[in-house]
Amino acid sequence: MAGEERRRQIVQVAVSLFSERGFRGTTTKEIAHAAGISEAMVFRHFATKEELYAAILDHKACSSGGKFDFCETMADAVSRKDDRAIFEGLAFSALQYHEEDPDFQRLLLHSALEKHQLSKMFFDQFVLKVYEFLCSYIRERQTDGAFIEMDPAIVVRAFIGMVMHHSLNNNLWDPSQRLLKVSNEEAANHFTNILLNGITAPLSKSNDSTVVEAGN
Amino acid sequence: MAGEERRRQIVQVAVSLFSERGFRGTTTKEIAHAAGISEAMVFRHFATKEELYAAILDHKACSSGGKFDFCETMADAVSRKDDRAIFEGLAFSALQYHEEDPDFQRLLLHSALEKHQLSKMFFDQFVLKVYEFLCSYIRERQTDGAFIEMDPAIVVRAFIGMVMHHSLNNNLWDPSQRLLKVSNEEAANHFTNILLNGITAPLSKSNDSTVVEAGN
DNA sequence: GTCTATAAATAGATAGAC
DNA sequence: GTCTATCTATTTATAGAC
Repeated sequence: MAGEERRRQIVQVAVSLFSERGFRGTTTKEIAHAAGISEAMVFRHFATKEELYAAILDHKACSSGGKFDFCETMADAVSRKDDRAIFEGLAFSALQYHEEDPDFQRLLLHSALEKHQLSKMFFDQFVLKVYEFLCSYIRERQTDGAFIEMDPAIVVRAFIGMVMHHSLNNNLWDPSQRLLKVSNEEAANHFTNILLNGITAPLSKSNDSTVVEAGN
Repeated sequence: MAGEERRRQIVQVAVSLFSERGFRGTTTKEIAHAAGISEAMVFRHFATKEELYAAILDHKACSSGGKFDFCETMADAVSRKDDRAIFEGLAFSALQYHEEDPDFQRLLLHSALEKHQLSKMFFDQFVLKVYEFLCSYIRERQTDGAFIEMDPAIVVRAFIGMVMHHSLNNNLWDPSQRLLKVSNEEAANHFTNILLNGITAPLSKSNDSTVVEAGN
């Protein structure tokens, strides 16, 4: 196998194993075996285990950095002030992303617990931006009188909390979904209902009957 | 030091280290050093490292099983149908508990990622009961016409999500609280406002103006 | 109950042949 | 580019003296 190709293969295998068992919990021998090569080959491509982890960082940073460019995706909904489209869209794409790539969330958790860089990078490059984006939008809608007065950050915390915790349940705590089994569409819809009902100002609420209905 | 006392000390030290660095990430040498004894002493009290982990399970199961007997604590609020007291009380005590014992949440996460028993035990003995308790209460209030019709489990998922995700942020993702800094009282209050506003039926909502206010 | 010394297994990492 | 063999440090675990 060619150098670059093998390199990518090793990274891919390592992502899968690190996400499953953590950085410390995964041995270079296991990685080599899973890739169908000898340990020496792993160290030919990556001088140290840490360097392999760094390569994963790059790999994940690139792939997720691109996918998560929600600011543009949401630009239209923002200009229309379509609250529902924004929150439901955000929730749905987050749930969908984590369902399609469960490794990423696990990798992130391991990284946060082990105090590696990945979680900090993700936080700075992504979470921070989501908060800024949503907070600024919420502030705007509060000025409009559409949302009640409340620290926008806590509204974002509440909403992201519903979404991420649901994702974490599906992925980590309750993979067999004993507690709750809903499609991502339904979940995004219901979380958005609860949030918008919860923060929409009484006056404008009566104008928008679709928000009050639980949906489905 | 006496046998039992030393044993408890080792467990305590191990909890702290396992929660910080995970089971695989913590060596028996580190545990011994942190306890101010030799490694041989650790293995005198616990035949294997796994056995030490099992002792932690017992220790944590006992201590948290007692503290988390919310069903009784909440019995009064339930009989009064005091929605706010129930949700705000639950949120506050969860936030408070995790703030006072951050090790537990980290230990639980490590355990879930490493697929050890602790997380499953916690899930079965505690999470499941909270869901049953809250779902049955929500169903009752829906029958009363106080709450809108919606799968109770998703309401619980949403609320627990706000609370646990906030706790996780304080504990793991954003310990310096760059994104949001609020007291546990405020957080519990705001999350409850959002939830109750979000699920309270339109008719009874106008009766309860305190819910609409963002509070402080 | 506590220690030092050490065994046995495994980890990360390298050397050198092909 | 790939392997086998090997080195070194570390980890879990034990033996035996005090």
